[in-house]
Amino acid sequence: MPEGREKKTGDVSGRTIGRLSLYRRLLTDLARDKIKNVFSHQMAELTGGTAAQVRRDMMAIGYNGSPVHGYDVAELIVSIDDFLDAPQGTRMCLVGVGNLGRAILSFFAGRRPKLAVVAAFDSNPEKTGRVIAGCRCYPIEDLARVVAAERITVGVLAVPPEAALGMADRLAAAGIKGIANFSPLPLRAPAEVYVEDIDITMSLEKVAYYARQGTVREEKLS
Amino acid sequence: MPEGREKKTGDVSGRTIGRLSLYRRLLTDLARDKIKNVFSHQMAELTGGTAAQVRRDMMAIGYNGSPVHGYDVAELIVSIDDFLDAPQGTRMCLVGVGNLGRAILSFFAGRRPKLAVVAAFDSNPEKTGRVIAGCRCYPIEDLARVVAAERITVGVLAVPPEAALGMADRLAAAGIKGIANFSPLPLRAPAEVYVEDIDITMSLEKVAYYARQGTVREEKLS
DNA sequence: GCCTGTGAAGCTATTCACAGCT
DNA sequence: AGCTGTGAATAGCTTCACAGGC
Repeated sequence: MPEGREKKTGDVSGRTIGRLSLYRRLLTDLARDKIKNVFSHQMAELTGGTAAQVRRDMMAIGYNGSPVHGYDVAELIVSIDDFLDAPQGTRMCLVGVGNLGRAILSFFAGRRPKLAVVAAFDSNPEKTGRVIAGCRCYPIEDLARVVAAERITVGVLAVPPEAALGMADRLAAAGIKGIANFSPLPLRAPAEVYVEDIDITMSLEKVAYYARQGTVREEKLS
Repeated sequence: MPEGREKKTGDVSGRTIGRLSLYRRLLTDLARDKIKNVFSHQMAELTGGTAAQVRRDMMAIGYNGSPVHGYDVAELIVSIDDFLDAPQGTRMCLVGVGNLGRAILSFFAGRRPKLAVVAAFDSNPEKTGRVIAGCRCYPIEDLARVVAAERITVGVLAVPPEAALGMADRLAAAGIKGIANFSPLPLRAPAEVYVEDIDITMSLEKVAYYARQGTVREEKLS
């Protein structure tokens, strides 16, 4: 291993990545309330985990707290930013401007500068050409061109199920590196594309199931 | 244990419940295509799992296939229905009729009779009184009354983060048994209420993270 | 041969529990 | 006394691998 520091990412579990995202939002709230330090058991309380788990997650990103003051809120936010965010930010596109797509757009509009939806695509000509929640909407035909021009690396797939597979292929072909798939069937994508399936129907059926059995306890984080 | 057959539910993992929901949709598609039988390896292929896992999940619901013909599609659908669905169906309500809420409403409108959104609630008087995607919209004040009158057991929470905790409490107080929480912070609810957190922000940040590391492989099912 | 059902093994994630620090 | 960091133990989930059946 001749030159350069090997970045020690990739050996961190997906669960931990998810929790880091959660911790960061929590810490941002704490910082807004002018809270300077926080203990693992407090973070656990607020995020619904255990203190030991919080400490393990801190280990994963190599952040060290102090036994006296716990974790420094501002420092920890920076550490998580460094770990999670691409330095230049991540540029995403939305495919499928339906209700769900619009919900995602308006949710992210201007929120987190490092994670921006910079283009949307739809097959319906009534939607293309317009600007929705601050995001230009293009026809599907322009996908490859815009993805390349805008240096987009992540696609958010919110199209009807029957269109999902085809669109995933187009995204992969356009050089996208990750897909968030909201359609209710798992995608089979080329190995170099990371796919996260967010299956809302499944989640609701799960809730319905457990709501019926009185006795079962909370299951964390979708 | 004096009388009655003890229903052997509750000992099945949440992961399995989720996959069963997925299998059922897959099987419904197969049935529509007049396919009568299916092997575990085929189901695995189509759902992105392994054959061994499919067989384990069949064990969990006590369904037995035949070594010769594999699983009978129609029978298996019935078995999964029996296992997952409440006999009288599950009546849900939506709290928060924004973009996301409407997306969920239109997605479920008339789709699955055993899982119906029968009421919606919003604090905005412009939305209340109307019928959206076939679903009557009430003011928040009517929540407890309507939940009781309509025998609603599941709440779908799609309100802005700052309102989420309060609404969760109202749902719990109204006697709801399960909550699907779409707000970007985990809920702390009374132990008898099952909570499933569906954290879209977290999912997108996860995709962004893995999209940056080229090399990491797919992680199944949110 | 090719399937299912399943005990046993293997993995991964979480929790325990304690040394070390202040 | 009360915290962090972490090896060791535990729990939970998935895969292996093979017996049994046609």
